[in-house]
Amino acid sequence: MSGGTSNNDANFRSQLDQSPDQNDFTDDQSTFEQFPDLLMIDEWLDEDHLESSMMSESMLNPVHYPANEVDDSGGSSSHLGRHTARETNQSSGRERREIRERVAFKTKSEIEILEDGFKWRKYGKKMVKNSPNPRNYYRCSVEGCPVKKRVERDREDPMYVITTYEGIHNHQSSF
DNA sequence: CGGTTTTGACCAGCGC
DNA sequence: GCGCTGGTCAAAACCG
Repeated sequence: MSGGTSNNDANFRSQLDQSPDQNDFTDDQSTFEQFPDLLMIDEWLDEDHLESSMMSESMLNPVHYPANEVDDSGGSSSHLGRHTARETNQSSGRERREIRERVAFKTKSEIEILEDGFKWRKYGKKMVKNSPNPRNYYRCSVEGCPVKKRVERDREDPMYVITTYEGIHNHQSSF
């Protein structure tokens, strides 16, 4: 798929525009009621705000969680891997604070490739134990962009797609 | 022809 | 100490 910015983005945006009243969904939690098709799971970051993320402004209100407070009930590990932590993780170090932002979205869509204005390159696919559906790993095609994307279908709702963005783009979108 | 997808193998942290 | 799960890399195949 070398298309990148083609028809998928239109689909994605159409969902946003489908909101009956887009008057002021910027400050109350009733956002979920206005976005039946787009639900936000959670988001947590280490420092400051993100703002420079992709569609934060037109999205919903993000929920902040301290990176260290996140715990997963159910047996899933809640760490960010070793490759990123190896550098700051010293034997005598106590807290490994990684400047990594993670945003998870739950979107109702038949397709998993939701265009957000960036070009992604798939670099892996893995089957998760708790889900019959595979998990896809994407990476921003732009060099120097540490942003990674993780896409998987909902375990019990195949019509929902969970997209998890990780990192902040260092460049402008394709638009 | 370039860039991307695909699939398997490998690696590393965590749990037991 | 071993096994498991999750995440990444790499080589080949594929498409525009």
